[in-house]
Amino acid sequence: MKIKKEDVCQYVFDLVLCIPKGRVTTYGAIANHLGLGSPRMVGWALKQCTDSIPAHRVVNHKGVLTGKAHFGGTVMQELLEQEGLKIKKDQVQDFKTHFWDPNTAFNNTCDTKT
DNA sequence: GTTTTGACGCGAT
DNA sequence: CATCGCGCCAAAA
Repeated sequence: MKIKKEDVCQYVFDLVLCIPKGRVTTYGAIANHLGLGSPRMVGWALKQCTDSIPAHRVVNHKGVLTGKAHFGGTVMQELLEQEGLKIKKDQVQDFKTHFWDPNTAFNNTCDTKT
């Protein structure tokens, strides 16, 4: 089963929507889970996100709000604070503690490599 | 049709 | 700890 790239964006959206409140994940985790092979595809898909997509929960491996610029300023940080998280200079505090791994959450639902 | 950039991540030095 | 390079796919110019 090969996932269409157009569907992949939907997978990303669904995945992001499945992120528990107060939890954050990384582009690499999403890319790895969906088998995109490249974190760039995650951003590519995310760039199509709408107001219904809590993309603010998606950060890089450092917990830095990489895409906050596309949220329209500091909105992303505000949202994360609303989630109960703490942001310090565009970086999630205790990011590792609040890190949400899709592979662990879904228990490897989509395994591309046999 | 070709080239460059793009919400990037991660490893290595 | 900081900096650099690599890989990866797709869209837009």
